[in-house]
Amino acid sequence: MNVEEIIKTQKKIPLPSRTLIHLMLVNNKIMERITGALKPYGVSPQQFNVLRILRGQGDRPANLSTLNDRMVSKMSNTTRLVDKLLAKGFVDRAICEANRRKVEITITAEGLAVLEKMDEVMRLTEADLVAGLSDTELIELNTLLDKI
Amino acid sequence: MNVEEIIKTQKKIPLPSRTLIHLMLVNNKIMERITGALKPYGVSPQQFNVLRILRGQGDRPANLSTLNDRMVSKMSNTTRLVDKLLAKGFVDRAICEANRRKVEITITAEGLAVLEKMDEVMRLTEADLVAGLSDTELIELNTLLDKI
DNA sequence: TGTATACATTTGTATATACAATTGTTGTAG
DNA sequence: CTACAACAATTGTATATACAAATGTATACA
Repeated sequence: MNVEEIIKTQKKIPLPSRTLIHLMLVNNKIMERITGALKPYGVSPQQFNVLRILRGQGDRPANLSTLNDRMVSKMSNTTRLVDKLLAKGFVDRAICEANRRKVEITITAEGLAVLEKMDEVMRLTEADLVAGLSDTELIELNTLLDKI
Repeated sequence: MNVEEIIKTQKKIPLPSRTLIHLMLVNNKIMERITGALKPYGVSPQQFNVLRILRGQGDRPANLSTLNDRMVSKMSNTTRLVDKLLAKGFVDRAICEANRRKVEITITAEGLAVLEKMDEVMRLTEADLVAGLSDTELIELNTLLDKI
């Protein structure tokens, strides 16, 4: 992934800018791949993220604000994101009786089943994306990212 | 930027996943900061990117497909992106007489003026984002990113 | 010349996202 | 007990983006 080649410039880019552009380009690539891998299942990366959070909850339901807290990309409208999953039958929604302001989201059996199928392609996609890096390099990359 | 803390999980995340999530989180942070820095000028990061490409063209005009080629985030609709800049008076649009299929986009004096103001805040924002990294670390980060 | 093909952009449409305002619910100070 | 603030979610609206189809222009070639 050569920065100058991708954005087709001959100019020398200052190191801070180049690094940030590089990060954005890599992110684009990651999102492209993940979006493509999930497309056959009809879910967006954000929706997949929510399904995985719900599975991680075990039998405890999650309300919208905790979902939002745990999402990789916090978005301003979790209500409508969950609407989409509801329409697909992947989640259930119920009003919390203990606190009627809250709503309880749980993953359905169908949601769990489709999630299991997605697990495998996601694992492969992720492995492929980082195939060029050794474990040591991955750790080093994480360490550097921590400083941003 | 601690991954587990931000997405509020206690689980141990496999290294490849963790690295990719980390990259996405860092990208979110970058986009947030850049969007915020540009907000007072009423332009989105994409629009800023186009303005900078146009300035880099010198007096040569750019057509839509070359703009799209050089953008950091290729998008499917450069027409409408340029529409926004046109509405703000930051660019001009003319049909290319040599090849009437093409359109020639140039940056206006007003576009150049506002871009100069944005340059400074962008430089500061970028510097601040990478303030925690030495030059050596930045180079190392670029090297690792090249492998994805 | 006429017709097919490729090219460059534009338009249409569905979906996604950001942000503000609103609704309904709960807790609390007086 | 009432008024008020805080909380959780929803709705409205504008803008952004993805993707496909359509428009207009140029090129190739029989």
